[in-house]
Amino acid sequence: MEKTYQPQQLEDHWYKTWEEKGYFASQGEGQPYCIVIPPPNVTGRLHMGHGFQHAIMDALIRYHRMLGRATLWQVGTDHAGIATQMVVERQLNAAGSSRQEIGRDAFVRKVWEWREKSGGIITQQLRRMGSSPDWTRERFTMDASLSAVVEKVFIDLYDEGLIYRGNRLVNWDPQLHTAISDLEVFSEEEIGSLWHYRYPLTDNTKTVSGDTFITIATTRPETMLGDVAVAVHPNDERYTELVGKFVELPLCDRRIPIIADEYVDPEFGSGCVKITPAHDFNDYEVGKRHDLELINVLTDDAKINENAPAAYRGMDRFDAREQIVINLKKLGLLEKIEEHKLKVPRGDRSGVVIEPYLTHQWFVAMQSLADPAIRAVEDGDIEFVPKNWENTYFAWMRNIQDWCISRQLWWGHRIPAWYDENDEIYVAANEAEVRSKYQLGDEIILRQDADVLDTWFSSALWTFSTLGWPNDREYFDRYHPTDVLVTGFDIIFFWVARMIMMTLKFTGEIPFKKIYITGLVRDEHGQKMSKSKGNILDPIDLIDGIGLDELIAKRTEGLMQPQLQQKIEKHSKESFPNGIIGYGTDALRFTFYSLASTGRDIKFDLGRTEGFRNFCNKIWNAARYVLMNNSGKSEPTSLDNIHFSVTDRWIISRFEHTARNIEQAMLSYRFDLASQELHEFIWNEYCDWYVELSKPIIWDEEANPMEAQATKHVLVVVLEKILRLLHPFMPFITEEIWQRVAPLLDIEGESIMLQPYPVFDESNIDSEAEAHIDWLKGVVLSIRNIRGEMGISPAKAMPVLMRNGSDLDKERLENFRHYLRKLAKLDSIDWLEPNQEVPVAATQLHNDLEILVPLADLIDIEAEQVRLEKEIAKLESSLKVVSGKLDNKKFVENAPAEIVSKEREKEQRMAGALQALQQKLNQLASV
RNA sequence: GGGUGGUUAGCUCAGUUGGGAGAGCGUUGCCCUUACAAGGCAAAUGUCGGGGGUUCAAAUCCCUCACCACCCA
Repeated sequence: MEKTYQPQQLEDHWYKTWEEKGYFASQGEGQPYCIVIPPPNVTGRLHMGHGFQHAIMDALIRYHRMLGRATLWQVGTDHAGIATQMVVERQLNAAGSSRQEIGRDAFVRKVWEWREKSGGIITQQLRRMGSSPDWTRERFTMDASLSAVVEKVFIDLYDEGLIYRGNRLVNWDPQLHTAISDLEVFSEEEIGSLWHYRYPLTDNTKTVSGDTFITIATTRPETMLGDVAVAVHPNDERYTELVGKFVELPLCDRRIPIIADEYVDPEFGSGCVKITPAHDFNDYEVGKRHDLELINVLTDDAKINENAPAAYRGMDRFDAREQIVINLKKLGLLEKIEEHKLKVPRGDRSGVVIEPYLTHQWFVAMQSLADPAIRAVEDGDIEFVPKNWENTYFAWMRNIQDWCISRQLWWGHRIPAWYDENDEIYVAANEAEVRSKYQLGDEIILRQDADVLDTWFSSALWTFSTLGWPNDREYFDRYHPTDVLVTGFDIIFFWVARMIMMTLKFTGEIPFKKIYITGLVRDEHGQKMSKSKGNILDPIDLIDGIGLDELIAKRTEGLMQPQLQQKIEKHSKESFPNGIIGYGTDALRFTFYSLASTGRDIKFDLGRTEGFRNFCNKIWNAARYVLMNNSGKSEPTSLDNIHFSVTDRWIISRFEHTARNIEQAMLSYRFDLASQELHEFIWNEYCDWYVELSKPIIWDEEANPMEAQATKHVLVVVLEKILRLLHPFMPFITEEIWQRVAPLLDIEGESIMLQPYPVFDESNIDSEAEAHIDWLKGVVLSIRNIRGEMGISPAKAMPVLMRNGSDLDKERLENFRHYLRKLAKLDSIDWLEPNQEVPVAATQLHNDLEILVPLADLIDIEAEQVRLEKEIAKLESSLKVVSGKLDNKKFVENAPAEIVSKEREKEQRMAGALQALQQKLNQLASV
């Protein structure tokens, strides 16, 4: 074995082996356990969120697989309508062509070609994370079988009246010419203006203060062309008398009413709000309540259309805004312009400002689907982890809006709807079925709807469509409902809720029993990672490493705002002055676990990753030590239990505690606790103590060959169990080492990932051995403390005296003498009888036992005095607290008896110790 | 405005039912001790955001305020 751990050399090798041998596929007759992957976007690249979620899913999968469950991790990608279309469109544009030029069919063929060639980079990256899904069952939302499910669901919902076509406001991307979902809209605060201008009152109406106009304020003056009312709050006394009167809409030659609506915030601006139902979601609702007309004044390109006055027609929305402001000013109606911060909605793909826009779209009526989905969570059939995400779910579900499912794109599931010349709608799988279903003669000319479905529509069917429902039900019957969904809170609405609704509707089953919601992965300062902040970390770079220049190049490539370049360069240099060295997958995964306490975002701390890389190295070297001392086979059968030393029994017992704690942590999805438990046991107990304790025995093999043999064996046995315990979290290093260790124990099996997971075995718990070793550790610690505080070199052997201990102390001293000598580097240990003279010495107490290092030439008396005084002061203050409690009658009367007696014991112990230390101090003073 | 989460060591975070404040990283000192310097040994560091209350006892329960983050409107 290499002297240090080199992850790069073994990760690829083991991953290929696992995949080639088919270990990821579900096998065995155990109880099924299934997770479906949240399908990543086929154009996507791995980000920290994926890394985090995959670390968790893979730990769950490997854990349950080792527990003997028939484990299926269903994998696949989604077709990402807009994103994919844009990728291919850009390629066409670069080649001087366009999608319009080659036409729809050719374009869709191009997309498929792209997908074959370069789609699915992310699936390669997921492999780098060590993920163990069943790649042979990989699915794609555009696969024929999944598309057939999409089609069936659409047709069934339509036939049932749950899908309808409507003219509604949607988020419209004027550049991409399609409706987009809320998820694809990013609203960020930008600095804009708030324009205040006047609408003259008609019919000589005046306000309370005598004005002949009212003032409204808007951030989008151009929408005034579509104003149909002005609203005030019903309780706003300034305007009560104006309700029902009219204003003259400037520039438009239109009288519009003043209405009263609760929606208006009387505190904001003048308390009057212009109402433009065709261009604002809130106004749309107001318009519905008051039965107002919808006047759409924009075209698909967000230019002013023919419904507006001639002066503005054909103008871009922002040019029109300027012109309108100029014209209002000319009319003397502009009151003021204020700087104003507002949230501007932008398309996450195009970057342009999104318009609420009135178009004909397809919708799913959600209410009847939502009710059973709410009940499934209320009744506990589906549980959120952590539980409080239920509230978010309920809040959204109880106020659910119909879902706009059509997109004006070419890439995606084409809507199975046809129109005749009168725009009558017919829905079926294809034209022939339409004709037979609706009994249409050949003379009727049909044309198919040009739109495709929202990608989330197919994603909503993911758990059952990937498992073969409805025709190929073997996997579906076995693995559905799936066990747990691991995903981010940001898609609870867009995906999780919709999966629950659709799956209940079509299969009658819940899609999953648990929903583990992960926090967001943020950078080391708690900032969201984003392209524009330039603080993105690529998990692959943390695994392989990346130079500073390359990192900066990556972070600044294709920036929408090039002026950010310098800033990004600067803070990248600050954060990673030497770039990032590679830490390997196992260390990265372990970092995710350690930070994954439920219910909070994680600030990604590269220091932790480095620490866990070191942890890998620690394990690596412990294994080297074990293997060096077990050149041949370790023969368990030749050993009798009697040769197991106390230390052997101790480490075996401690292992069981660890196994039990891991089990509890996994049950409650506390990966942070699991990782801490593993780290603590492996480093602080196995490596720091057991391996050290093994040395005196192994080095003294000739004196007691059977005992040495037993210890060597236990070293291997416990290491092998550690590897299995650790495997779900650190798959690569555990496999590599296990391959070398397993033969020593005659373990059959080709891979650690198919071995049984260690489960808690109470019969291995040995409290007596644990008490002995606690004593040993305490005594060693005391001596080391003297050594450290007195500045005695660890290389210098020294004598120790003990006195005033119990018979048990005496017995333990005899049993552990050789350990003490080695671990504390002692040349002699002598027991002082009560009548023997006590030399001047540095003192530590272990309960009543006094541990003395004679001063001789070793110890600086003053230093020991200082040390003792410090110790005494500490004791005195804690004793004061304890005595104070016991002097308090109410405490003694009210506190549980066991607490009181515990405090009494504590008081006694402290008082005794204080006295002993005081004595020592006096002795030193008299020297 | 409504809701959720957070505020514990210099940093990143644990702290199960109220009963002696913890880990990792970092810091300091000593040590190249025959698995590991990506290491060993030892040490230092806290008004548990502020205030009030309940209780014999509060990081933990209740009230209130402040600040941070996110979601919804």
